[in-house]
Amino acid sequence: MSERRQEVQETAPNGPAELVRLAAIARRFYLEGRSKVEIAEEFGLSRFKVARDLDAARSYGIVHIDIRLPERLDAERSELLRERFGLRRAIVVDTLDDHLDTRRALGSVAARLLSEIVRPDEILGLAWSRGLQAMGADMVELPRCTVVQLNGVLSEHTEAGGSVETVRRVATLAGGQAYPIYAPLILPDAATAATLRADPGIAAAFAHFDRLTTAVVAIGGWDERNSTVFQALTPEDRERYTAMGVCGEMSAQLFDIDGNQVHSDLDERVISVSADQLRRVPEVVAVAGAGDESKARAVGAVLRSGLVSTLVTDDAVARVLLDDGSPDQD
Amino acid sequence: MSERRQEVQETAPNGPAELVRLAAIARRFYLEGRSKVEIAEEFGLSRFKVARDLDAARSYGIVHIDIRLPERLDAERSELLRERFGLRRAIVVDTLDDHLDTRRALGSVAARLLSEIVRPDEILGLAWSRGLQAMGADMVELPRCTVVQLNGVLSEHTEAGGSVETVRRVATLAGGQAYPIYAPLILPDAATAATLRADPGIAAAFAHFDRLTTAVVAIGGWDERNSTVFQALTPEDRERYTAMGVCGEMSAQLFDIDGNQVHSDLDERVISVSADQLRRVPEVVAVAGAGDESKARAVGAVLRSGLVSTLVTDDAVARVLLDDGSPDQD
DNA sequence: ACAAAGGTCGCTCAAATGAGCGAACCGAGC
DNA sequence: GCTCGGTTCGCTCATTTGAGCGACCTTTGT
Repeated sequence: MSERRQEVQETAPNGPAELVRLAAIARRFYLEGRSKVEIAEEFGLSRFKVARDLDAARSYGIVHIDIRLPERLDAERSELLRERFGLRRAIVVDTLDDHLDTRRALGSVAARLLSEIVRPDEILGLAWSRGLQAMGADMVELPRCTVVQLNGVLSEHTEAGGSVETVRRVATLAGGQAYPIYAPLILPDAATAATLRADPGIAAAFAHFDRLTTAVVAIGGWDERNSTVFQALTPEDRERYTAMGVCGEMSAQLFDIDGNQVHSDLDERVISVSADQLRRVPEVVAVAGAGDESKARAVGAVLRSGLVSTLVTDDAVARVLLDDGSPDQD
Repeated sequence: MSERRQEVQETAPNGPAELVRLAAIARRFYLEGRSKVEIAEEFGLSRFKVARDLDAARSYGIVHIDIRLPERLDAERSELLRERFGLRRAIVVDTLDDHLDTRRALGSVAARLLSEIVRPDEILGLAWSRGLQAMGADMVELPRCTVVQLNGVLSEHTEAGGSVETVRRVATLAGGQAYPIYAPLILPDAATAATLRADPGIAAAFAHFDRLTTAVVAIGGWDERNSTVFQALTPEDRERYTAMGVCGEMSAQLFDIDGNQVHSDLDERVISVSADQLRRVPEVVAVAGAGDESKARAVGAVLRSGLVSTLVTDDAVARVLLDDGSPDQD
């Protein structure tokens, strides 16, 4: 993985006087920020000797450096995920013990991520999931920008404020225009969907899909437990799509395990941004978490599509994606 | 104390993407050992930006560096003691909870210290205390050198192998000549002491006192609990010397709180190396621990005499000497 | 709109540092 | 004594890095 890494414990330990001396030198250099030349003068050594002593101190484990993020961010897995899937950014949120709050934690991080990366006058697209809903709730500031809803709503999940409310809330916060979509996500047939897309309000939202600068979407799994879309389908549809190899979903766009989009009649039956449109968005932020191993596989599948530029997920998903069984390491 | 120290948490925390980015850069630099130029190329930044990011990562506390010694050595207090008392070396042993083993721990460290600093063909002088006895027991290797006993024995403490046995053991280990002293440390009058000093065996030991290259001595307090010498005196003697300001003792040489030697009739009544002779020894290692606050004051007193070049002590003593009440800090 | 103020950026130049190398040193074996 | 690995040391030279500075970009107050 890394060509040069730090050795753990290389050679024989010295006597106590030497250890204390090395510690003093290491303190000077690493904690007090003195130069090796200064240290050499103070201790009456050559600067080369000081350099060697510092190497020794590190190889003996006297100097301990670790990179650890505040909050619950896993720096190492974030980096590994980013590299593994060729992402622009990956943010792994450590949920520690409280798996109940995973969604909330992801939402909170995603909210601050948006505050961070969205520039003024962007056109921001928001899909919907419970995680994104939490994100909307936790958003506290956003530069002035237009907020567009990316898909219709799922009637099953409109209790606690659905997609429309989130879009409105964020737009208000951003002090910009809101383009909500008052329509269901999935319709029984293509004709109904086409009719709805012609509705002025909905068309206004769709009109922005080709000019989006940042899209925030959720990744859904493909089973009863991990997918809101799956749950919204009839048993026959479920079987049919599953037979086509579907194992993950993002904004009602279906993907097989290799990240290939699975086209079907569903494409025409949903009110949603399309995968092709997403591909043209400069920044696609996917939020995915709070699921089991199957959900993690769905995330991997969608990531392989190359549509996602930034991923926000939890450590459980990251662990599975990285084939990393250990609960903690370094 | 230190002009440049690391700030703890300087400016405002950034968003999660920035934090993860900083962590990735910090990992590259601090853990993978890449140069800032390399990192800059990889991330498409200028090397100056990388340097600033690394500074930011440190000030945000993302990079955590600590200097920590293996075993039970307190690097920070060792250093502080060394500076405070102008010593060549100071070694503070962390006794943690088990105060019972303090003496043994000090002895063990002192033993390894001697193995480390004694060069072949040195003339090594050993005083006596329970700590030095533990040192003798823990000594495992020593270059070939002559071992000289520095003072007579205290009859009260000859149970578990007195000074003589320690000297013999160390000399055997070093494969060198042993010069033990078969005499009491304190005698009733100067005449008896003088007679004893004329004894051929004792004189042979004394003859080496001016050619010692390393002396290992113990520091004793000045009350019933902390001093073997004090205990060996008559109540009248105790009072008399106490009235003279004595508050610490090293090899039966008495010192007041400022490190001035307190001369008295005791000087002539002891069979021991003198303070003046010790002053001419290039390396004087003092071992002192396992006492209360009064013992710590004694150690400070003796250190102020300037006779000691290397101190081995425990964290309790170090804490008192440094006016450092906190049980742990950084 | 404009200017002042504060922040960030990348440059120059000098200092700090690393890689590699031969000299000196050490201990072991003859 | 002597030579033979093996180790440590400090050197040269090229690279890396830091300090300070002016250019530029935002933001804020007028």
